[in-house]
Amino acid sequence: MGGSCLAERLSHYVRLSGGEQAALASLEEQDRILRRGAIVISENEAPRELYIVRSGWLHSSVVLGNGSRQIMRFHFRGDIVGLPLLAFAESPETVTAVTEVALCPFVRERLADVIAGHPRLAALLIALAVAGRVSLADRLASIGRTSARARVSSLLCEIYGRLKVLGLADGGAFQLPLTQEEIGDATGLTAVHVNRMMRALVDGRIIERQANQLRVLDEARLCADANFSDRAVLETSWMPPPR
Amino acid sequence: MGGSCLAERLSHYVRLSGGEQAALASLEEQDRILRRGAIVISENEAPRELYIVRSGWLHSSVVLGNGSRQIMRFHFRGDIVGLPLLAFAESPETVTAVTEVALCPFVRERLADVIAGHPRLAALLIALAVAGRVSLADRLASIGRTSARARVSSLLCEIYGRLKVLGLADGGAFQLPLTQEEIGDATGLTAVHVNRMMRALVDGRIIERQANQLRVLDEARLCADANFSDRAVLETSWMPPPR
DNA sequence: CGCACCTTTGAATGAGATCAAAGATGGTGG
DNA sequence: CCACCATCTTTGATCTCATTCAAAGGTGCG
Repeated sequence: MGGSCLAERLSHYVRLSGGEQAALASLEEQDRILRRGAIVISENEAPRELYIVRSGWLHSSVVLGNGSRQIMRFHFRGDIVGLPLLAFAESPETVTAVTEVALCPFVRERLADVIAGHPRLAALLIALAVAGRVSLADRLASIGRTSARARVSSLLCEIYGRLKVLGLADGGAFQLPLTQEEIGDATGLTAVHVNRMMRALVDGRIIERQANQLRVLDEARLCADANFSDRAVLETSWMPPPR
Repeated sequence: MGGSCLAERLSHYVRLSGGEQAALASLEEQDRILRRGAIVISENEAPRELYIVRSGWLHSSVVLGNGSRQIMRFHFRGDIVGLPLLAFAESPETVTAVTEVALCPFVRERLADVIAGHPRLAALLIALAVAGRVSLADRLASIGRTSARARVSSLLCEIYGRLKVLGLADGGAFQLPLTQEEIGDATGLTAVHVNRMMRALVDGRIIERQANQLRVLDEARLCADANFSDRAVLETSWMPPPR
């Protein structure tokens, strides 16, 4: 745990060299704790830093002219937050702490050093960015072309799958620190309708709830309803050799 | 034009070195023509190559279990198609030629060489991948949280903006080789409702149509309705020096 | 010329939004 | 430790935007 969260994440895909581990560790020299609700990056402002998530939940969202909000993605341990800073001067999205979080801030130039010194890490970053794009595409298909129930199922599947990989979902149960309003903003639904869909899932014996604890009873059905595809495995065979 | 389309694209953001230009040119040594409707990459199959678009329109889409289709993105000259191949063995999406297209195929390992030899190009690829993610996020917000009319406006804005940069939109007019069904699949609407929304835009004197030609009469209003943000400029100041 | 595909329009239907109000929950300060 | 207040969840009733179903024009290609 003293090690780098990002290295931990990437170790799922490749065996990192010593030099690579050192380079990644240099991104997590600092540490910052923020409380629930804190805004990490504001839409349309120029952030100074990117962050690696050490613990807690965050989300990135956009607020539209009509006042409604779309949550793009939730971020967990090992995720990089603020990637748009690598392509745009001003952040297109707001990043908010959903729970208390621990973040490791670093500046872009530090990432440039890593890329220049370690081509395989550059390739891994490209793969991560591409995977993020694919994940958003899955969400897009869900919101664009499926029923309210399937959208909620899909979100739960995605979160459950990601938490499982992180070892944060024990026997189908995990903490879901989201309000129904937040789930609605992520799925393009109203909080009221999210409530009805969650109830339907509970009544259908597909999930169980108590407080913020959620338990998946019938994973197969949940995933099938949601049209869910697992994308946990990253392809690394094409990447340049480690340095 | 004999040069690399990708280099042409990247030249909008940075001044490429000779070595970088040569590396990029190596990705476009071959050339392939496909006719309208041809499938370039199939969902759930393992493609052998990525492609750089030289001319024509394509789209990437997903077909869901209920038979409906979601179009994720349209691809124009200079776009890289098949990027998911860098993260996944099997393609999560189908890529289809919307018009006759000319594509330059290349294998992933060739890209690995480019990354290893040219860190700034690696950084640019990361930025492009991130920009693609942001663009999908914009679409997601549009579909998740805005009216049918705003969704259509948003798509037209995005296409118009991208074609303008490519010099393919002359005085507000451009070819739009899409059926209303395709526009519906991109915006999460039915073809019938797309028709009504397009009609409303025409009646409102915001656009004009004849055959496949579309002319934007009131760009300001179109963009405002759509909540559109232009993201043409890429941030490059942080990137490692060219090699 | 004829067929396939696309566009256009109308009418009926329905999924999800909106409005409203009653419980539940939890954090805070007295 | 409890009371209070803010926030969140739950449920019902009604409304609306987009879908669905149906059918009549267009258009272009073989």
